[in-house]
Amino acid sequence: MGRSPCCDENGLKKGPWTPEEDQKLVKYIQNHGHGSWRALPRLAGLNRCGKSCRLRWTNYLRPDIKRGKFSQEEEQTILNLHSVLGNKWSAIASHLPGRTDNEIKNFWNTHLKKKLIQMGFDPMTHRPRTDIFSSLPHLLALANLKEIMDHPCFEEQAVRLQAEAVQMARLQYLHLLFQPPSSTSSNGPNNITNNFTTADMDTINLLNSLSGSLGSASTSANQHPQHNLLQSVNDVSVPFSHLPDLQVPCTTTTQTSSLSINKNNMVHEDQEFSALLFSQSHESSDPNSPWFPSPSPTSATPPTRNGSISNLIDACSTSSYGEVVASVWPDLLLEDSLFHDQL
DNA sequence: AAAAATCCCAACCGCGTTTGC
DNA sequence: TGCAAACGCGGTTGGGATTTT
Repeated sequence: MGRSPCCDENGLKKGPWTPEEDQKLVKYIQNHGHGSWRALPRLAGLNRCGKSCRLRWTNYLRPDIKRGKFSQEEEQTILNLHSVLGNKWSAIASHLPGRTDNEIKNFWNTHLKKKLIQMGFDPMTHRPRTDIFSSLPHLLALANLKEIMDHPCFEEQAVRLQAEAVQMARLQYLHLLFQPPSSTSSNGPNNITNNFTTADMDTINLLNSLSGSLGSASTSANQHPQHNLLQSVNDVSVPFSHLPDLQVPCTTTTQTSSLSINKNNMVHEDQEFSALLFSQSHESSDPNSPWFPSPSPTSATPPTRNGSISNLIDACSTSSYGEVVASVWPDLLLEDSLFHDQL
């Protein structure tokens, strides 16, 4: 569909708005409503195109706009929704009263995206990045590079850093297993029985070699490549305090929702959760659901999540964090007594 | 104190969709 | 039904503000 840009018209002002222009626009819309944006500039006495007026109004002058810093709750909402919706800024904005899509987009590009990258997560998929070097800034910060450089026993510190890197990678991997598949594939990397990407496999092999060098995992050429890492995750003591909150994005054909449960057993549901819970009773066998049962595991395959989305939601609503972890990943063994106390 | 680098966000651009004739 | 205008959205940019060197 062709359309000549309205701003191509000669003589129309562009660039920052002056207070006088703002005043004219606000006064006109208060008295008459915006009506046709194309006609508005002439009627309001503004030398601007309609599109410029619309943007100025919707992104800045509208009286219900909430300005100032984003709260922690708003930040978490954006992260949760972005993990489900992607760059659908207007859809995300509809869940944050008073915030504009433009403001959320800017906040994402200038803060949240960088934050996720620094934490070692891919900002588009919200999954841990699978190249080990992407986690380096975080790992170096974790190990405090200056402390290492200054320490007389540099080698000892290097070993500690390496151990922390392996532990961090394991935790990220664990987190990966709890993430929903990306929206571009209903059969994505989370189907952990058979759909690792090449990058995932590279990481797994690298981590297995690191694990081997630290003497914490057995190796066997006959096993599936991912088995060693998973075995080492099962073998190793993963501190309960390091487990992530369980995020459960739920998507139907008509709506999205999410629910999370943290280690204090606090369940947080978003606004559409009740409606979704109702709809799930009719869609629990949806094969595209991120929590649809995977094929039965064999002795050579890693642990498999079980449970349909409906019983997972039920579990989250009525169970402890530990019980939910156990229901999602029954083969996971954690040596932390706090975890087992919850079961 | 000044220059350079980086951050931040309002505004613009262009494309896809919707609407109305 | 087809076309053009209008609208809405997401990506990008320009330049002022802030921080670093």
